[in-house]
Amino acid sequence: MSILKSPLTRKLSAFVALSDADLDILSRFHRSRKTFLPGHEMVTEGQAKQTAFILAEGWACSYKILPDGGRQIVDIQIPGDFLGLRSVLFRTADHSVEAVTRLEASVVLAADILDGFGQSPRLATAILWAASRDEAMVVEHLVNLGRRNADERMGHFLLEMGARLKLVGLGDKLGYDCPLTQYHLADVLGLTAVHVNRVLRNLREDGLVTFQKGHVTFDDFQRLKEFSGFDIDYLDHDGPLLR
Amino acid sequence: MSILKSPLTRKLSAFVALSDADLDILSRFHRSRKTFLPGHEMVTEGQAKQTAFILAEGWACSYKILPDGGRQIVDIQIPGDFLGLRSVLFRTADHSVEAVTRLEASVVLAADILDGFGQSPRLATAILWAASRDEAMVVEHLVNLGRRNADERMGHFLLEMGARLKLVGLGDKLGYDCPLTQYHLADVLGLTAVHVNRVLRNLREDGLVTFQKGHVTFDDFQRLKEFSGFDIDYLDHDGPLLR
DNA sequence: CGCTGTGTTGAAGTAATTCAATTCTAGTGG
DNA sequence: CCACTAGAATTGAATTACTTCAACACAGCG
Repeated sequence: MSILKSPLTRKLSAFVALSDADLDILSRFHRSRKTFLPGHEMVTEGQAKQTAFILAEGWACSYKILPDGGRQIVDIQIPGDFLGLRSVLFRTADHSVEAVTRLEASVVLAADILDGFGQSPRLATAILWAASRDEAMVVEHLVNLGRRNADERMGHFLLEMGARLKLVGLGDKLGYDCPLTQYHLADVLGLTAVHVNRVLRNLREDGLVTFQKGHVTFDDFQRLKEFSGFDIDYLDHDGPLLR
Repeated sequence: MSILKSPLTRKLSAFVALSDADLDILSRFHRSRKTFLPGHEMVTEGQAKQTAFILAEGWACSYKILPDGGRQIVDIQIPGDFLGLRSVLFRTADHSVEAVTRLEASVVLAADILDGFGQSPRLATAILWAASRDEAMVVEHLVNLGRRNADERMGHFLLEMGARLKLVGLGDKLGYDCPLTQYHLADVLGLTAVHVNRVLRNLREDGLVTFQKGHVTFDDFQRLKEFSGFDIDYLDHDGPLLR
């Protein structure tokens, strides 16, 4: 795939107009392409000298493990997303990342990113924007956990993934393929897998959304949005007026 | 206060060695100093053309309001913290910010930040690092909401604020002054104010921590840390090897 | 075939909320 | 100085949301 067409380029270009020189620097980020198998731990919390990745194909998840062995998934990554960006800015990773499906990702070196900043402040701004957009999603996730009940949380999460996948052409208003298990959903939403099952049944029986056999189907998109208090704005931010 | 001594400079300098030129650019961020009264809304969700601030004195909180009127506080800000940084990178603010106490803050213009990036990539890196550090705190907060019970959540939050305040010289191992009401705590921890009250009583009666009359006292610091699963590492990140 | 990971359901237990009432406290005006 | 007020803290009782434990169903795969 040409650098012009990569999901990351598309995402960053939505924010700032990147020059040919910027694109050239960006292309150097993609050192080598690697394949990972489902369940493989790509970044490990607490370990130093981690690499970052740009996800080209497949799904991954970032998570933290608690002292009692519990797990909280912080974010799901889909094609075009950065992966482990904070783990190169910090000396040791503050979270782990694991492949959900078989996936392909470009390796990004910390040095390349930092050098890139020196050569193109415009690119630095674009990456700060991308990082901020990711943070906006984490913030919405936090609100989800703090102030919504299990049914609303699930509805909100399924809608958010739908909106993100649609942006990279992997889903539409009707639904999308989703490789997450009910255990993944439990760790995302701060619930037990048993309760996730019941929640999915509730939503299905209420005619809102159906998640079965790896596919999410929006049975009543509009009503689900109202029910979950979903507002796409936080995903939709344009950047400032940088040409 | 000289720019050399400002809380923000201190924070950024911990990450990269800033040159005199960098410090000069940074000093231009502090356009004017403003005072706000408790409860004043400094940044409003959904509104365009917001300014960012650097908090010099007092406490603030960032939050989102839900359709049902509920509120989730995403982060508490103390002196030295950026405030509303994402609201200038995006065209409209994705969250609101309100003064908790009477506070003083320097106004920061979006244009100054973006121009600063062009003039000093090193400064851009430092600010990206600071933003990442804030995100690491939001992530820990998310884990707190998703996978800890009310008592552990409270313990963890009180310890985190203690650690942050100690970094800027506003508290020690014994405790700190805390202007938050039980309603604030409820909105931070995703609980009701009634339950917050019971939780504080539990922790007090267990001899772990006492929060009364605006002061937090750690009765048994070590045991509280173990009880809450608190690990300071995520606040303690050194940056990469940028000289 | 038997294994393992995933999904499903019921019943009992626990954590947190809701609603309602009461106390405490600091600030305000008479 | 006291009475009055509004915000904040406290407590009890009833209810709801979610978890836990245990059992079983189902599919893919060696």
